[in-house]
Amino acid sequence: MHIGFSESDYPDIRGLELFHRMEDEQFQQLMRGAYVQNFPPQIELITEGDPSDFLHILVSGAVDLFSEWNGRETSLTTVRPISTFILAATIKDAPYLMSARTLEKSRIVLVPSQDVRKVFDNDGHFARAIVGELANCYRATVKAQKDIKLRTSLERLANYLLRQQKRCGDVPEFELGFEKKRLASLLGMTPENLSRAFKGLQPYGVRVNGNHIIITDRDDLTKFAKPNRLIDDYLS
Amino acid sequence: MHIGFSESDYPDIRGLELFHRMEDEQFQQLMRGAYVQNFPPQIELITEGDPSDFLHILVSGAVDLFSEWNGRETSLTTVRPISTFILAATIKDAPYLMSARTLEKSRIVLVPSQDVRKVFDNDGHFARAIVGELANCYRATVKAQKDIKLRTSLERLANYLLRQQKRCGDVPEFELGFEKKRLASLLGMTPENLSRAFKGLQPYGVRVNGNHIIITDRDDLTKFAKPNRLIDDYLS
DNA sequence: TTCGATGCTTGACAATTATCAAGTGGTAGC
DNA sequence: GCTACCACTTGATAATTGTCAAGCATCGAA
Repeated sequence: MHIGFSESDYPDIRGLELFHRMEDEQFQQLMRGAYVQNFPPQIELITEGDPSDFLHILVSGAVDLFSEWNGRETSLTTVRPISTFILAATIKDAPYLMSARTLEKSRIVLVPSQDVRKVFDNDGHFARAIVGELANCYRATVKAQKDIKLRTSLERLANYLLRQQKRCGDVPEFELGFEKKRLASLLGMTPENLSRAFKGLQPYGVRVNGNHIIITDRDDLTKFAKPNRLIDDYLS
Repeated sequence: MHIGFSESDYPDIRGLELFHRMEDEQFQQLMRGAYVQNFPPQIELITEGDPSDFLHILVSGAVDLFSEWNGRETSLTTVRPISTFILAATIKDAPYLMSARTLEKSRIVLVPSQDVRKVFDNDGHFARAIVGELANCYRATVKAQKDIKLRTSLERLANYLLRQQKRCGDVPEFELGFEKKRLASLLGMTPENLSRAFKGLQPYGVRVNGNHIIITDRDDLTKFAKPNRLIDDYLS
C-alpha cells in the first residue's frame, strides 16, 4: 500500500492556496518528511480521538469525515481533491474530532504534523494561508449548523438539490453526488426518511431515478427551498 | 452610548491569547483605531449578512450569536468575556454569518477590520495567534454539530447540565447559565420541549427550581448522558 | 447460473418534537 | 394597589422523524 513520494504530485500540492505562497525552502522541508499512500475504498484512515500525527492531503479520490457516539454514526462532510483535512487538529496538536474513511480509491499525501507545526512557526506566509483555510472550514461548519438547526429534513434536501444542481452547471438533469445512504447521513436523517423526502419533493418538480435527478420546475423548488447565501453559498 | 477608549482596558485585551505575543507597535496600531462602547441589554450589535467592518472584543457582559431563516431563529453560541467574536468574517472580509445581540449590559471594543487585516499581514505572531483562535472556534462548532446530529434533545440537555455543573466547580447545586428560552434555542429545541425534557431527567436525579439546578445522583445522570470528551470537553 | 450481500424502498408503527392554546407566577410600571 | 407583560409550564394535538420488518433490484463471487 505504501508508495514512495512521487514528485509528480508536487505541482498540484504546491498549487493549493495553503502552500502557494510559502517559501520554497519551507515547502521542501514539509515534503521531505511526507509520503504518499494509495488507499482502496472503505478504508478507515483516521479514528476520532487519536492524536493527530499527520496532516492529510487528498490528491485524488474522496474521503468521508464522520463521527460516532453511543452506537450512532453521522457523516459531517466530504473531502474532495485537492484539499487538506484535519488541519485544525494538526495545528493544535489535539486529538481528531472526526474519523475519516475513503469513499473511493484515494491518493493521499501524509505530512507529519510535527513538521507542519514547525514550518508554521517559521513561515509567516504559511501561517497566514492556514488562517484562510481554517476560516473557510469554520464558516462552512457554521453554515452546516444553521442548515440543520433552522430547516426540516425536507427543506435540507431541497436546498441540497439546488446546491448540487448549481455545482453541476445549472442543468435540469444531474447526478446525485453520493450514495443515498450517505446523503441521508450528511443531511442528518435516516435513509428511509430520505426516500420519503424525495417523494415529498415530487410536487415541486423533483424526479428521481437512482442517482439521476431531474428538476422540472426549478422556480417552484426554489420557492419551497428558500436558499440563502449565508447558508448555501460556497463562497462568502 | 459612545465612549472614548479607556486605557484601563488595555491590559485585559493585551492579555488575550490573540494579542499576547504580538509586537507592541502593532498592538498600538490596532488600538489606535479602536474604540469602546457600552451597550444596554438586548441590543442587536450585528446583523448577519452585513459586511464585517469591525472585530468585536467583549470586555464585559455577554453576547448571543444567533441566526434567522424563513421566520425561524436559533442561537448558535454565547460569547463571554474576555474574547473576540466574528474573527473569521473579519479576516476573510466576508459578510457575517451570524447576528449578535447583547444579553446583558456589555462593554465592547471595536477594532476596524481593515486594521486587523493589515496587522495580520505584517505580524507573524498575530497571524499565528489567529490560527489558534480560529482552530478553537472551528473545533467548537464541530463539537456542536456532533452534539446536535448524534443526540436527542433529552441527551443534549443532560450533557449540557453536566458541562455546566463542571463549569460551576463540580458542585451538586448550581445555576443554569441562561434564560431557559435561550437554552432551548441553543440546544435546538422549543421552550415547551425543554420544559418537558427537564421532567424527563427527573428519574436521573435532576431537580429544577427556576434557574437553580440540583443534581442528586450525578453517576446516574452520567450513565444516561454518556458525555464524551470529543463532544463535551472545552479543551482538546 | 445461484447465492448472498447490500442499497433502496415501502408499510406499519412508535418515538420525538413542534404547535397551539390556556393558565400560572413574577415583575416592572402606573 | 392594579395592570400589562413576559417567561415558563401544561395539556391536547399534530407534524416530523425514526424504527422495524419485509420486499425488490443490483452486483459480485462461487
